[in-house]
Amino acid sequence: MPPKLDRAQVVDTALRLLDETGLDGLTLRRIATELDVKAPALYWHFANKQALLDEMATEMLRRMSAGSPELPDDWREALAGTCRTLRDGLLGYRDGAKVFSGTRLTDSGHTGGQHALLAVFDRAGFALADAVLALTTAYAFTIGFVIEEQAVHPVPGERAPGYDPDRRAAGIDPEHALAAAAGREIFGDFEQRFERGLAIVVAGVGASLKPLSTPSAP
Amino acid sequence: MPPKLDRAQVVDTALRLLDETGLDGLTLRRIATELDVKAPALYWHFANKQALLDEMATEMLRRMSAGSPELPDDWREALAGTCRTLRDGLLGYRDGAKVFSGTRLTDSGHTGGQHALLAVFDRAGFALADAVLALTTAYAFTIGFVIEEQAVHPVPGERAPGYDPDRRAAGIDPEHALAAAAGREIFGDFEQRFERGLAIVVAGVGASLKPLSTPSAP
DNA sequence: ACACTCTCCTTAACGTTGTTAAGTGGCGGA
DNA sequence: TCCGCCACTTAACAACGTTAAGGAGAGTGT
Repeated sequence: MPPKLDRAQVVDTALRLLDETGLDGLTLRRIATELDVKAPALYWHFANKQALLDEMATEMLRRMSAGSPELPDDWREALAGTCRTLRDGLLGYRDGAKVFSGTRLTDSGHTGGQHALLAVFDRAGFALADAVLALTTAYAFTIGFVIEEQAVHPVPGERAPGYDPDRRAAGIDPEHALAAAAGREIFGDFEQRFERGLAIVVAGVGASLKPLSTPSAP
Repeated sequence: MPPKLDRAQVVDTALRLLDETGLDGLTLRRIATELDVKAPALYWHFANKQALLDEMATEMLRRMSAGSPELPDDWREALAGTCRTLRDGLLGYRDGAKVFSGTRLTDSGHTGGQHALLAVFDRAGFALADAVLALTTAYAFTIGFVIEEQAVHPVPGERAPGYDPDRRAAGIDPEHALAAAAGREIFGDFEQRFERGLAIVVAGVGASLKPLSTPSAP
């Protein structure tokens, strides 16, 4: 008799359930039930829940690099595009950023994408250390941004309770008027704020990390 | 008879225990035992565990702004200094960044610090929207950075298992040599990488957000 | 044809967790 | 003196991750 389960299937339905239940509500028993199986069966395929979460994060990353377009030659576009893909990928799952930041990647498949991006920087004349710095800085920004974004919008479109900008502004000491006004900016259009923040990071890389040699003109 | 407990005391020992046990090991029963009390007693002071965690995050922030120096007039120094304070504050507690990013701040005390920083930008001639953008971008970078940092160094000085750079490099497809070499950069000196990443963000703000009018020279 | 083994799942159970319900002792005010 | 409120305890619940033991089914060797 063919096995009912395999790792990929478990990861797949776990990711589907994640959207419905959120990370807190994602229990082994629910996943098992969804797969028409009892909870301990999962332990045949995964050492423990953390291993499943790790695999989920890895799978998220795999799907991102699968769905992302080819890298352009321009390092600015390549870096920005990679971060956009990362953000979109994380937003694609409820609590995506939390799942991602809480896990160690199990698989080395993602190093391919890393390599390709670093190669773009290399061709643009960056030293490896500078390229890595640029990449990790942009990643840190993206992850930090999406974590905050998903705290406000647990499920895209909806708004978490307690994050109503007006109500928040009302509770602020009037002496801190700037902070009150800032609130509306902060909880406003995440799309635009991400794009502008990304532009800042990219501009910063361009301004403070000089390529070793100018790349040859096309 | 004076009450044994008050909210501040609970938060205080919870933060102390956090360093010993980590976020996963921080249970209400342990906190209660440490306070010489039974677990349900905590429910007199907090609606639930999340409320306690929220208060812990708020207290972390309060201590940061208490221990931080006055803001300089130079917006670059002010922004960088604030981010350094934030990072140091988060690193001061085990899983500090996770606690912080998983909570909603309960109190409006932190808006004071926000206001002060925004005022520096205002005096430097930034529009409010640009100041907020600069601030949130730098914050997102800092939070994202520290989350990654604390994943590698759960407790300062020690190194989490599975993050040995050499072992990691060994498992990488040799076709992705750049990614392998990058690993050593990534898991290397966080202090320096944070400083350089911060410089990138600050430079980016300077490069892409022009003040409305040049501030008067001293 | 039989026994053996390996794979993959079930049943049962354990200890722990957050949380709730009900009860209890001490203190201040009427 | 009695009432009532505060602040805590005792007891218990459902749910969780996880482990131990066992069992059905397929394949293999003899």
